[in-house]
Amino acid sequence: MPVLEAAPRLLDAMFTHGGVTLRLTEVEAYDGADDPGSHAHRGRTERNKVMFGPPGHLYVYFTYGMHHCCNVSCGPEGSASAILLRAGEVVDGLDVARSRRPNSSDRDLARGPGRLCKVLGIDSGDDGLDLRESLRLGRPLDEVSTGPRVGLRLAADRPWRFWITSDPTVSRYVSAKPRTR
DNA sequence: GTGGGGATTTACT
DNA sequence: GTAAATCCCCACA
Repeated sequence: MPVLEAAPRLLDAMFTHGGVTLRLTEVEAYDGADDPGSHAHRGRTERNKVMFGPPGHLYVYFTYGMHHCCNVSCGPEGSASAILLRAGEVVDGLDVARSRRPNSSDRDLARGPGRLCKVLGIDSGDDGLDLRESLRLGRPLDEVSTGPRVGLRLAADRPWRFWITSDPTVSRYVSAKPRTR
């Protein structure tokens, strides 16, 4: 399935990892074939090799010296496309989730890509994980919004961010912070 | 071997 | 609003 079709299908999907279940509310599509914003744009490397592999696997990367972000690889093998999981609502394993982010309100537990990985207990060791057992798609939604991607320097204007309209757990970093130059 | 930058979060003023 | 935290990866020499 092409990444731009698959991304909205992940909304409202159930993702279980590390004893916590999340209902996904916000994702972003990355298409390495012709996408300057993707890690895969400059070809296959040791870090992004999972994106070049078969669909349905977890691509985990470490950034800013302290955060992990996770993606679902997508499309036919070799296409290097992936979908970043940006936010979700904790629907099971709330006690575990709270213990991983002690000073957070329930609503903010997985509100952002770094936070999402934290509450699920995802780190580099989960890179390449097969998601067959842990990701359950829901029915296609009507209430889906799209808009520009967040936090990228390049090609941030492509409307490849998808979220569930009006959902309170969607991250509010809508207006990208201007980068100093 | 080295250097610049990053798909972010948090705290502080 | 702005700044600091913090380290791995990749490109280049």
